[in-house]
Amino acid sequence: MSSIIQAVRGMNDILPEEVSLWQHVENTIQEVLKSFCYDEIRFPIVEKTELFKRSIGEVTDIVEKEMYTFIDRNEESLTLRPEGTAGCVRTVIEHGLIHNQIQRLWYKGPFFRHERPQKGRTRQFHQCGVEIFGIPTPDIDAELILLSATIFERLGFKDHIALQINSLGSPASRAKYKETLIAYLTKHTDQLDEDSKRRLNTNPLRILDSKNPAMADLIHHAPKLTESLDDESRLHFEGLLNYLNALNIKYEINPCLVRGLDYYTKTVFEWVTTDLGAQGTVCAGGRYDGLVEQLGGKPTPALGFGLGLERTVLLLQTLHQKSLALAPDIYFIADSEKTLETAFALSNSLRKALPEIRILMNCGGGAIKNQLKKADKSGARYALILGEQEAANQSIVLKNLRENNPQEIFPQQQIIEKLSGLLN
RNA sequence: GUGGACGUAGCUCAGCUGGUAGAGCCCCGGAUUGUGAUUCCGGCCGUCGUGGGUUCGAACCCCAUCGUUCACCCCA
Repeated sequence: MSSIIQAVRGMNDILPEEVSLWQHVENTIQEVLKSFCYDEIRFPIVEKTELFKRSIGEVTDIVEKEMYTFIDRNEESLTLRPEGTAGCVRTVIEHGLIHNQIQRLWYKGPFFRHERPQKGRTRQFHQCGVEIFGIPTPDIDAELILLSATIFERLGFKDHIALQINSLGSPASRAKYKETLIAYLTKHTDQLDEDSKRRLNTNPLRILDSKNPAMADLIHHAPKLTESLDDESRLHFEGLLNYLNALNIKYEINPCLVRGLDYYTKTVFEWVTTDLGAQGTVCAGGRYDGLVEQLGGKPTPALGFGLGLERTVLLLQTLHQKSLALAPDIYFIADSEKTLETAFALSNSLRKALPEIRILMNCGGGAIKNQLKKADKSGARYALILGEQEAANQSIVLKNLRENNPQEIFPQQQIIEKLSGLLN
């Protein structure tokens, strides 16, 4: 035997047993999106590296050390998308989709970041993203949050997930606040830990988000972002909160919520859970009014969120633990090559007449006894058994595998009618 | 990138202060001449992650390496 090639680190396989949960999550999300009249958009997994540098920010960890970047055969630098917003914005600009137009869009797919894997974090991960273009008013911020709230409600997360919200203000007020914060923190450099001293230069707002309990007091007394908002941003934020109150959506204002990506303005929010360990953010997003222009489009207000599918599935697993795999309705047993031919024909007419029916044919032979064992293990409700005797007189045996009724034998012509009655 | 924990059969795991591996599940066959979740009997299954070192002798001790995992960083 030659050596086994393993999957690439952090690129996880999703096995059939888990796929049913994934499908449940994906279907639920898509139903909600459909009910809100959002349209799906699809764009490539690979983009020019420059796109991410310009949108996410040059000095972020994502761009500096987490991107899967390679040189294409024509010497061009390309990157596996580390997030969805940049590619989506590029697409809608390139195709004129937001020229004086409102768009409500969604997408899902794989994303790639070269990070150390841990619970709820893989190098290839999957996200469902929503992006909205062309609406500056806070009603749409509220709709976006309502949309996410509806998804989590339908998934049964209501008591296990909480909404945190904040406003970063305009780029100008944010820059002003940054200076105030740096001034404050510089006065207390002695209380900063190593990470925070580094972040003082790279991303000072992130220091507010520090998990180090030794710095809790310092952070608590730091000047608040919300206090230095410009009027327009403050009104926008208040407007959003009013809508959320009217919609009865519970939220917590977290003045330390800053988000990592450079492009956010005004509204930012996160749905967090304490049931998943360290990676508790299941969904996060916000407004990015400057990004479209920054990527060469006409100035267009925009907002969106990313919803982590691994984390959503993980949460569903910890809460319900159930596998949603579909068992067959019928396990079809034939005891010889000859009867198998007839069985195939019968299964074929059954599927034509009853398109929803799930029939699992026993292939690979085996004694009736073993085939029934497999039938039982498959979880099928019924076994259809076609042996030499039945084939000879054109009958077939129907055996209920889940109840202790005696098995029935009836003419093959009645098979469709018989099963359509049983499986309603 | 940093730190901790862990790598023994397909899966879950046992294996004492070093004496060259074991259980359950799964799978296969039989008890049952065409009938399945029970029962009983039998069988299959291992470079003990990999490489080196110590030792008469290593799954066990030491070093390295790879992998997994949890946390930090960062983020969905």
